[in-house]
Amino acid sequence: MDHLTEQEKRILSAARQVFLEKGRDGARMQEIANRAGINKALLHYYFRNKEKLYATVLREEIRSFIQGFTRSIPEENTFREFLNQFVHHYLQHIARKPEVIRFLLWELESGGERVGTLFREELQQTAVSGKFFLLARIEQAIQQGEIRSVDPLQLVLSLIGMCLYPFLARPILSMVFPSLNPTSPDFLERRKQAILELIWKGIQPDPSPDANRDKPD
Amino acid sequence: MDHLTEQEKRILSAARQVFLEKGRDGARMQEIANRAGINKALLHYYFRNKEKLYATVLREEIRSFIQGFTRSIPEENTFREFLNQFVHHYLQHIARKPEVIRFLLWELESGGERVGTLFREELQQTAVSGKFFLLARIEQAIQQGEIRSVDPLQLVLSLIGMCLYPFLARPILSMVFPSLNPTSPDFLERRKQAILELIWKGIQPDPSPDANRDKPD
DNA sequence: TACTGGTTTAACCAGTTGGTTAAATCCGAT
DNA sequence: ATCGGATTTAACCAACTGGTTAAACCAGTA
Repeated sequence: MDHLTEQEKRILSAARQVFLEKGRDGARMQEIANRAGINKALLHYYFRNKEKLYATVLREEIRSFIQGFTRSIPEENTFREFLNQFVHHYLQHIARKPEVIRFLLWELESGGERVGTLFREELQQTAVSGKFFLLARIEQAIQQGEIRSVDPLQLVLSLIGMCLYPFLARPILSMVFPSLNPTSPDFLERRKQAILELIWKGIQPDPSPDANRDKPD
Repeated sequence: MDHLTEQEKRILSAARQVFLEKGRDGARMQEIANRAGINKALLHYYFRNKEKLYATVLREEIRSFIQGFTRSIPEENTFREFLNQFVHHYLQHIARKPEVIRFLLWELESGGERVGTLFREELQQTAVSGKFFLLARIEQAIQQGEIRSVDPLQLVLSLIGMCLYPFLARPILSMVFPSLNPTSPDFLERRKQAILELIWKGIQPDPSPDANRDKPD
């Protein structure tokens, strides 16, 4: 994002707005040009065609999204503190530009492998000894007896799902509870506490070593 | 869905496929006609225009989605059993047609109030004494001391988020773990167990009434 | 038989869209 | 002054899209 001219940045910013709002097919080159304050000819002068422009926006968006929650992750800490930090950063990051999520989610599947590959590439750079850093950290916590023996992958799915969902369901939520705003600091704090409490109590080591598991169902 | 002719059903089915796959803007009337095995003229003969066809598909999809997890909900049971049933049905229902989710999610926000209103309408029919039935059931469980005093709304968000996320992240998951298929019975069962265990342990009543809470952060 | 409604065919239309082109202009650097 | 890249203007094009239309066809049926 640095090696670009001011103009290119303005164009990309405009393109980002329109693509996120209307989607790949709904977006119009004319509208992008308008929002960038230039004309269509100049738009094509910088980005040869819609496809190229879209690809650029998408790649940039994915990169920004992933880096947003993989940066500044404390390594040498208790698992509890790790969780705390992760949830905090994750919520904050998404709250900053929540529109991105549904956009990525949509393009993820409709774009076929293209987006998926981009995602994997970016994710692999944050891997710890070949594993997704969240998985690695959870496994470590289990081995050290900090938490009970859970399926790491399942815990990751639960964790991210809990963080993500309020933003995805935002339109419904604001319809049912008009006063609720998922991006407000107030809600974010409550959400964070709820997630941490639920997960933390949910992954405590089993106190008694006997077969006192109450298996659901 | 009953008062329709066979032909209309075939058309709607085709339209559903294309709209879910390509989205509202990406969908082409010609392709819908092709998949329905008819020609464009006849397509317009039944559904005057794209908008009408789309609206029909969307409404039907939302209705089906909501009814899918509000039907067959046991009322007179322990909260644990209630949770068990709900998670089970919810996962099963979504696994049956997982493509619907990202479609609804996208249209939810881009369609503005239209979709939101549809959602609220359908949801209100399942309300228990004016409240969303999940909220009502959680509050009841709290009052009866079955679970600790949590914010019901937050618990709902956690619950649904945990169930939904694997399907949303499917493209990423299948990219990072090629063997993982969120719709397979095997995974569904593991997911269900993981969710129930995590939540159940997470909402147990606090054993000791003293101030022995370890507040996160 | 004649009528009816579903169905096809195929052409057609108007509007939109992505993209191009050519000429003119603007502006800072050489 | 001039040279090159940035920028505008405005016209243009081919392709596509949603939608229409008219004529014919085909089934059942009254």
